[in-house]
Amino acid sequence: MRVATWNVNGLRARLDFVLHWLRDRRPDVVGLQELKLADEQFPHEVFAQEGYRAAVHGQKSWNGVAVLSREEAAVTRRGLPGEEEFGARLLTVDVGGISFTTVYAPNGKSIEHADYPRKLRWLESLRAHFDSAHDPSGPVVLCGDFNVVPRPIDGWNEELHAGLIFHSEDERRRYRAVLDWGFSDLFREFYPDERKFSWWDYRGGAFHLKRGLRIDFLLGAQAVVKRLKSVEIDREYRKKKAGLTASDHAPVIADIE
DNA sequence: ATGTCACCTATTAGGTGA
Repeated sequence: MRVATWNVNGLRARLDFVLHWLRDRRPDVVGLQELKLADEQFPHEVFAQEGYRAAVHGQKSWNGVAVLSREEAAVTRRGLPGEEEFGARLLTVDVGGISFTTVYAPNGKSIEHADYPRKLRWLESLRAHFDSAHDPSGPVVLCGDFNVVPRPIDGWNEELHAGLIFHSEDERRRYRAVLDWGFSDLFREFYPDERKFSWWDYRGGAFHLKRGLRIDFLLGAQAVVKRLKSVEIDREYRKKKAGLTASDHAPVIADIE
């Protein structure tokens, strides 16, 4: 089973690009973030023509998450309990024998902004939700855009950014608490020390200058890690394709037995 | 060069969020 996560930065603007990627990479289950559309605007019929069903938790203009799957998926949760007013940011389905959750964590904007303590609380709520709703001994995947740089190696310039948004110890501690529920970062299972990124700012030629961050993760419980065959950050799809504009995030893909 | 992009409302231009 091929699973993936991708912040598409607007599904209406990215639809043709996403279809190009689906035909090329042929994933079985995909968590999408930043749909930036309401549920009724989701193009179900376009994905159906490609062989994918979609479970959607959207909202007008901003945020929004979905799960595409070849097999039928049963939605078990829409929205992070207690945090629904912070936007449509969590969706869980049962599909192909696994519990698959995709999230779009709050950005936080800056450590001085009012969104920052709300971001910290959102991450605490995410851990608490897994404590109450999921079993760490089961086949569980949690993926998405976490908007946290876990360690200095996951960013292009820790000296410049240490203590700032995405790089603060308070964010890192709460992200680690999510991992400590029973998850492994699947990318790090294969590449413990590599400096690879999943997001590059659109501005200033950041992609070309290799100035990125690794903030998009596929996390798996041990039952998933045991079946893991490969993991890659699909940076080819951070580049323009066939004249289409890319998201500022690359997909992350894993193959599971 | 905060040099881009996507969304909105809406006086095809400016504001917001990332």
